[in-house]
Amino acid sequence: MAEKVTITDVARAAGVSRQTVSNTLNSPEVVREETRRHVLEVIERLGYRANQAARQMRTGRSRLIAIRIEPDGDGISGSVLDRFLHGLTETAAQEGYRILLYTAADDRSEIATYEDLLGAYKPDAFVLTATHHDDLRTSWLLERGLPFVAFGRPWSDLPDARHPWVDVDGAAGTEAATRHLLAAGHRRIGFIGWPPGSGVGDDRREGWARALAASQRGTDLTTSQQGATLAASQQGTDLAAFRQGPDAAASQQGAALGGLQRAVEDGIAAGESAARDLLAADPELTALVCASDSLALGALQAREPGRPVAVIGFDDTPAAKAVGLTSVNQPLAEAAAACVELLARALESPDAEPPSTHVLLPPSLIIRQSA
Amino acid sequence: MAEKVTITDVARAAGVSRQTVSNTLNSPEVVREETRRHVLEVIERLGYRANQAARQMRTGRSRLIAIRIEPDGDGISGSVLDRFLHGLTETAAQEGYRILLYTAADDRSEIATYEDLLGAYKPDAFVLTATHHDDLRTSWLLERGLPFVAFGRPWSDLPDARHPWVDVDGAAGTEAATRHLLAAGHRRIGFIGWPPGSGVGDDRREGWARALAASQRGTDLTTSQQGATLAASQQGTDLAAFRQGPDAAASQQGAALGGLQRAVEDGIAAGESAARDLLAADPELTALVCASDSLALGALQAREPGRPVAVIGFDDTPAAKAVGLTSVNQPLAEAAAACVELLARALESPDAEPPSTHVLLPPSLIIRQSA
DNA sequence: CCGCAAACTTTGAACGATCAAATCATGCAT
DNA sequence: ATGCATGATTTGATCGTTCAAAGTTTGCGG
Repeated sequence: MAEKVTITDVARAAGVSRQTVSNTLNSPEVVREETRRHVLEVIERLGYRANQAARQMRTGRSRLIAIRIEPDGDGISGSVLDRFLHGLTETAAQEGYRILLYTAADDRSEIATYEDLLGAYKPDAFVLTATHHDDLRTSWLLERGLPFVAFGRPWSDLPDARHPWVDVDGAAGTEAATRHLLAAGHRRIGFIGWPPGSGVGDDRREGWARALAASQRGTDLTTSQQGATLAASQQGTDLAAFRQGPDAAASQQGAALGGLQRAVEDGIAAGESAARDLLAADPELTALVCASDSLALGALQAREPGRPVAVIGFDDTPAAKAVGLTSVNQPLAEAAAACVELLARALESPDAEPPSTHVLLPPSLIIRQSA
Repeated sequence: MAEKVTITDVARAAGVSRQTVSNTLNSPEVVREETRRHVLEVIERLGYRANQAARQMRTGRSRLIAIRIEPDGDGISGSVLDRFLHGLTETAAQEGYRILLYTAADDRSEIATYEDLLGAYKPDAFVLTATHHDDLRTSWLLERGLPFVAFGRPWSDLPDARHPWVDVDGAAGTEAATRHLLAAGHRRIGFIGWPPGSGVGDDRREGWARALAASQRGTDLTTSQQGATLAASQQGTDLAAFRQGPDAAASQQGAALGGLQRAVEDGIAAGESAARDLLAADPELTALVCASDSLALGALQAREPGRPVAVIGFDDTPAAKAVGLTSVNQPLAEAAAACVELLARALESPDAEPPSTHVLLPPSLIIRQSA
């Protein structure tokens, strides 16, 4: 029935000892070429697979990566996690890791789950999503020296947030979106985002403000495009770079254009009323950049027959595809691959800190009918 | 750092033996009340958690349930799996199981993955999704006597498909949708579905045909509503019941109404052209029931200004919510819970076949603006 | 042809839990 | 008091793998 082949079976069949079989798999260089080939052949023939539980017991490593799956709130952006998860599972498998799921309602219960998991399944690492200011989870994991990668920058101002992370450059996305609208001739472009304080939201707003500020300064539109294709970055210093540089000025100019933006909770209804509000307040407004597809879908519905308004969303969700909404697409498969790579590297050599543990990926603008 | 508390530590601290600690957790009834309480207290104090790897080695059970996560094809209906997965993770955790993910491109490679997983992590059970005719996976698993549950009926005609499954009554969903339209006064109601041969698609078409046939026979609309609230069913005989009963007749009448339906591959564009086609062919058509939200979203776009057409989709995806599409909602959390329950039951007593291993859940109609 | 290093292989021990069987108490009838 | 069933707890053995150390073969200069 459940044919179980142990390392001893292979050893016997191959006429060698257990350890030699183990070595052919784990340290091929110490086994003579001829023996190695023979053992591999027997392994293949018997269909042997190393029992992970026994291996874990001896080595302490489970080859398991744990990640939380969220209760889909809005639902629209749920597919983002979905795609990320798929990429993660696939890349992890290639590196010999499997993905273990868990749920948690909030940071506190997530930490409780960490304790559970570490006691029982002992995952080698965690992947954190939806990081936010003052994230309890990162500090808890850091304190204990547990390996993890965050998908999302540490938005905390504290420079102690020295952990590996992978993120998508949201500002570059909204900046590209805004440039696209500017290039199409739009001059008054509004922004619908979330209340200040959420790192992701502020980041996306900044891209819009930056593009507008640049256009008002008469900056050449093509050269500073480089910001959108910025890829990997070094150490923790880049965090500072994010908060200064041209962005500071851009933010101020953006603030001057405060009448052009609204901050609301995420959701279609909220997006619709915010859009209506903006359109009524500024008759010359012809385009809207939104911090999410939910907001953008709302904005689409706020349009009135006589007045065409270009709308761009964020996340390139299936809903965007469905209604022809132009949207900023996150390279989720690449982000997942980067997460796995960072983890795998950290797990191979737990001693030496890898040189670059931060990856910032450029999003791309998917142009459809809405803009 | 990584504080590891073993059963021996607990035993020493509590002044009892390893086995007594083990018994306290696994067979509380053989331990004296007083001892039990004391041991539990020490366990709590030390934060002891049984090492799953060690336990698995002795018992052969991993308390892991494996499920495949799919490459989101269309993307629209991806959220269905997402919600199911969330429910599964949550319910499984309550029963002491964790969810392990894997990917596979097709049945064949999925079976290869089974072999990998069974060799290494030895999951206690599998959950199959997207079952189809002549599913290689179910026969492979059945042959080996491996525990699994399918989310989706075995659509194969072969009666050997005697395994536990959980499904949502798609026909009841489209029937309810059609009845809703009939009740709203619609008389000529079309259907856009997938090419015959896919179990799910045929099932959904049948519900529509059934409702139309019933209305033409003048059947009382309220009494036979019971079909939509049918819940659990017994043994394997219900499969036969599905294929006979009033459905056979309904299918024939539906075929007579062939002009009212179109069969296309899933997708928004396909849905749009199919809808255009139907609307042009039958000027009296005022409503459309679709086999998926993708098709329905296409149908929505096919509407022309002067001619209102009610549209109902299937799956209640975020996209449907976004555009106000009335849609049939699958109780995914319940389905996931049912899967876990069936598995848990089967795993507790591997010997005796449980009485009822089939669960058919009724969907519900979420009414929005589109119909 | 010996000796000795290098290359390769084998032999116990251990990881942490549970199973099975042995040991130790306890109560009760003889 | 003795024997004996019953209940509570303890003691070895074991799952399959890898680590560490010991053992064996091979090759080659002296």
